[in-house]
Amino acid sequence: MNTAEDESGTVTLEAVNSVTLTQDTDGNIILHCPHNESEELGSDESLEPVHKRLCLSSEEELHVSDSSPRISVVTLPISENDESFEVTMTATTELTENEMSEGAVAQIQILQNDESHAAQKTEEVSPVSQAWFTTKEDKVTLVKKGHKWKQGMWSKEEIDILMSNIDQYIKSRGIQDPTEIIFEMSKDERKDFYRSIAWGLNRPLFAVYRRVLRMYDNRNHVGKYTPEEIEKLKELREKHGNDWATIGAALGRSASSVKDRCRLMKDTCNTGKWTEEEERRLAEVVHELTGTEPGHAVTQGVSWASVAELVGTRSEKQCRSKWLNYLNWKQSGGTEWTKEDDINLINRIAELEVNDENEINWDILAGGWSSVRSPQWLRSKWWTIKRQVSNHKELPFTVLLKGLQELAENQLPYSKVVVGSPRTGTASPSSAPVPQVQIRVARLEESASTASNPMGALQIPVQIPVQITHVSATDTSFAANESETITLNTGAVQTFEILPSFHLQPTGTPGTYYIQTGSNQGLPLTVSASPTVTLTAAASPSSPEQIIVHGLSPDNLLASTENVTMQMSHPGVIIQTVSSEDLVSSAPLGQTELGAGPPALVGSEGPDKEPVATESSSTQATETEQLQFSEGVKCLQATTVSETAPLADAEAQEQLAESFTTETLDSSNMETQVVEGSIGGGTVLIVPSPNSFIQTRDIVGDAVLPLTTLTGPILENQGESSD
DNA sequence: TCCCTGGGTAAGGGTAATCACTTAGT
DNA sequence: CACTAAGTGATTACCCTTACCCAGGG
Repeated sequence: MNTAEDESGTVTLEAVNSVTLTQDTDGNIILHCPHNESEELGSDESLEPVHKRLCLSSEEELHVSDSSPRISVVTLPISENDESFEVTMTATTELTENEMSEGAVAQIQILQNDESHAAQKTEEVSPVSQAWFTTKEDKVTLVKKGHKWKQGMWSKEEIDILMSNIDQYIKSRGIQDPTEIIFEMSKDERKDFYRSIAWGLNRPLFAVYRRVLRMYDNRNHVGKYTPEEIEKLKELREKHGNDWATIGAALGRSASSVKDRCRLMKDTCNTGKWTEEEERRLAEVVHELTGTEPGHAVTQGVSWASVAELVGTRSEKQCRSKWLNYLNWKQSGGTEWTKEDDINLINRIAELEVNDENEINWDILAGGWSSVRSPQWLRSKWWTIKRQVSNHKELPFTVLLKGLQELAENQLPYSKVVVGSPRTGTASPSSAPVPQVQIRVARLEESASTASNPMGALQIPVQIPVQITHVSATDTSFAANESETITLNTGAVQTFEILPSFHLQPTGTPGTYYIQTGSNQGLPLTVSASPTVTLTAAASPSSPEQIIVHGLSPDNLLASTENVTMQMSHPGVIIQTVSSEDLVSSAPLGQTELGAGPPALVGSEGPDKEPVATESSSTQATETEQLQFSEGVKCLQATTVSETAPLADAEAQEQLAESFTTETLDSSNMETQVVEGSIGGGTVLIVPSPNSFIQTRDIVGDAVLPLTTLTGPILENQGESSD
């Protein structure tokens, strides 16, 4: 990305390899820009990529929305080592899929702010996120002024923004650990902290505050209480009453944790199945306290603490659960839930035409539906349906819903399916006249992969565990601790995206990470639909660790073993196909695992939480985790080459190819540039690069390399090379 | 003294995940 | 009858909002 700076302090993009626009539930448009050419970002090194204001400067050319007058954006660097940055902008109107479709051209101008947090003081800052407002009056005032804010569970996008803001804040102040600010600093010292990190979040400051405390409190997320802890908790409760802070401190738990646990403890509480007498008493009490008649459905306005008090043998949680999930429905004469209701639910939700699950009014949806036990129960029913799509967490709500609808219409079982969202951006590395840059936002062709997909338009992303192995230029052996091997799976008819924004999770094995595929964002690394596969990297993250691969339509993977041609602009990538049989024979996994991937990949749970995947993949990562491919899936193994390789391209290619094949794959028959051979049945492509990332402008004709199908095992080679 | 700001606590409704048990199918 | 998978109820750790409180400063 090239920029220039004029005397007004305006930094203007000259060219952008690509961007990806995504939209969160609040209509905020997230624009992801690769920033792997930061050295070209203006002539002044001091031009930090922080908090630039991005303005979409031409409505007509932008095609974002006819009614979109102006969209302001602030960029946030993802991290110090991450040269990409994230741009968040709030649009007054929503970007539709069509508007993001191929051909849409945005003109974007980046205005640099001198002060990193100056943007926070601009008019774009939501008064909601800058107000503590604990009183009703505060809220009423804001509502009257037409403000709305987000409630309920935090989305992944929100958490990302929050983390990014915190990261930005601590870096700007030279602080290593945010807990220093949160738990050690005085109010005065952390004066602007919460307001700063709340920027871009349409949440009350207090909500941000609570969220941050929870996230960074290592006494939170401790897990299940042991019987010993329960005993100690009882003692402490007797001693300290409701002083939750003291009890929590004594127990090594957060105050809210011990408070919540105490709510579940009641000496008089029964567990297990409810007796008829208990059920009868619960119904009586509920109707008595709500002033309703028996047989009348009650789902709101119940004080469960009071109910529990009167029921006597059950906690408030038990009472609530029993009532909302069963008794309310039973005593009001409800009917059984059927498979048709499942489909009905999906369709009804779709009819609401909401963009976010949080917008669903479950009360209305449940109204008059005899088989629905309560709005809360209906929501849990939706959740049950939803999570049968293994990658539901990664998918935009609308995509998930559409997928479920189609499956329902086709009467396909929606269990164990993966729903995909094909969307990526194709860069136009144009040299638009200063001070503006043209960014072409394109959609991936749904291509032949859709046609042969029995799930119709459903695209199926594949989450791919990646092992990264560094290779030094002078030592081309594949020593484990300095090698990176990126293992991808692909087929002849396949679409891939390399995503600039991602979550990288260490697996526990040094140099080995998981990379999460996103659902609707990406850089245009595409594999076209034909027996010839063309990987075209229009842009890429700045380092191998940032590569995210998003595979679509694994059905096609299953069938394809034809030769493929790789067109890689990444001169430092070794690409090798791997026969799937070898992979799946050791770790056969179904589609569910493929789509879902390791749980830890689905969003960050907070800095105090270890990724779940770490445990299962520690030392076995190279032999187990990277085997998560469905049967018949052919794999690509891409190995990035160290930046220090000072070799001329042709020489380096040859040299690396030879060493690769000799030492790792026990193969030969390599050629310069076109490295092709039967290495234990496989083929290796090696293209040396001085950089560890793919650059669009590096794409040249002679970088097109044929790649034949591997039939032999590579697995043991991989294991050897990375162990 | 009053009011505002920033921060904090407790109560309680709620969510999401998992465990435990039951039921249906083979 | 045994086994297994799916379904369902119960449980619980954690999340979030609401209401109220308090200290410090202007």
